Amino acid sequence: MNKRNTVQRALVLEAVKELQCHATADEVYRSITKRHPDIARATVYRNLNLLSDMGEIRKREMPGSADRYDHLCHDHYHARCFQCDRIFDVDMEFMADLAQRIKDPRGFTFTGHDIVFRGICPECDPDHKPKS
Amino acid sequence: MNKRNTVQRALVLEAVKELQCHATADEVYRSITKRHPDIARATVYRNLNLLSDMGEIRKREMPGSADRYDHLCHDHYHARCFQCDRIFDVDMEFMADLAQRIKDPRGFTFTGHDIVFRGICPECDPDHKPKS
DNA sequence: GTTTTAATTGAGATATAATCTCATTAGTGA
DNA sequence: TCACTAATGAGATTATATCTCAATTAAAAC
Repeated sequence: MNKRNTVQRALVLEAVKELQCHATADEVYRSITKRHPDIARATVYRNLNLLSDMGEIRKREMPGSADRYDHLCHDHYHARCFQCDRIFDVDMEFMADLAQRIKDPRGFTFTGHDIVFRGICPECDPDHKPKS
Repeated sequence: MNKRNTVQRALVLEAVKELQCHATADEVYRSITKRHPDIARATVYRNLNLLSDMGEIRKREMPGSADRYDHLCHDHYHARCFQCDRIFDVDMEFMADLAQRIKDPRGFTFTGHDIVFRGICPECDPDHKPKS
């Protein structure tokens, strides 16, 4: 079960870091195939999961949207634009102790939480006035 | 575009209310087909979305899992057991003003948020000691 | 009650996201 | 250089959800 360093895994990691903004598996795949058309979709998915398990990147499962892969691994929150479906980082303190505010945990053991804000990003918002 | 009351829509609404605990579309479908084997899957999906739009039920999109349909329409938070994949209501005050804590919204207009706790439910937890 | 109408349905095709199978390829330790 | 087996590529498969379209049917009009 020793892991091997493969060209493909390096390409996937590189792509996630390069794309930065919470790329989907499909975006990573399309980005890689520009230069390396022979990589298989399954290989991209496999390595995204592997790199995620290894802690090199972080998988962010999104409500109502495809999984994203984040080059930033620390805990933080996200916002999704309902127009363009892009994911944005949210500038808010992480509430590590949030589960402790649950009044009656009923025997549930909590291991974490996700917060996803819904809204519309400035680029998609017709009412958005940029600061002048 | 006037809505009609159909037998099928009534069955879907009834099933969501009966199943209660955040049923998936598939669970609703399977529940209905026990007594009405002729209903189509597409009809179930269509009516779940319709009833959701009408405010009769509420669609809860889950990170990494199928959409759930909730007979409780008020804002509240959920927890997902990573073992059995069931969704539980969480007994915590709803933070309607949470988006206001975002330090730099960068022109984003927020319309809401979802919090989903991760963890293991007492039924799946081998370490769980029920209160004696 | 009958006719008209268009909203809704059923059946199956399609779309999307992700995983699995398996023969082949290629890292890596010996 | 060789042997071992992890990893890959290609495509099938699974899961979730939506779409198409002819047939049905709820409900308004007569």
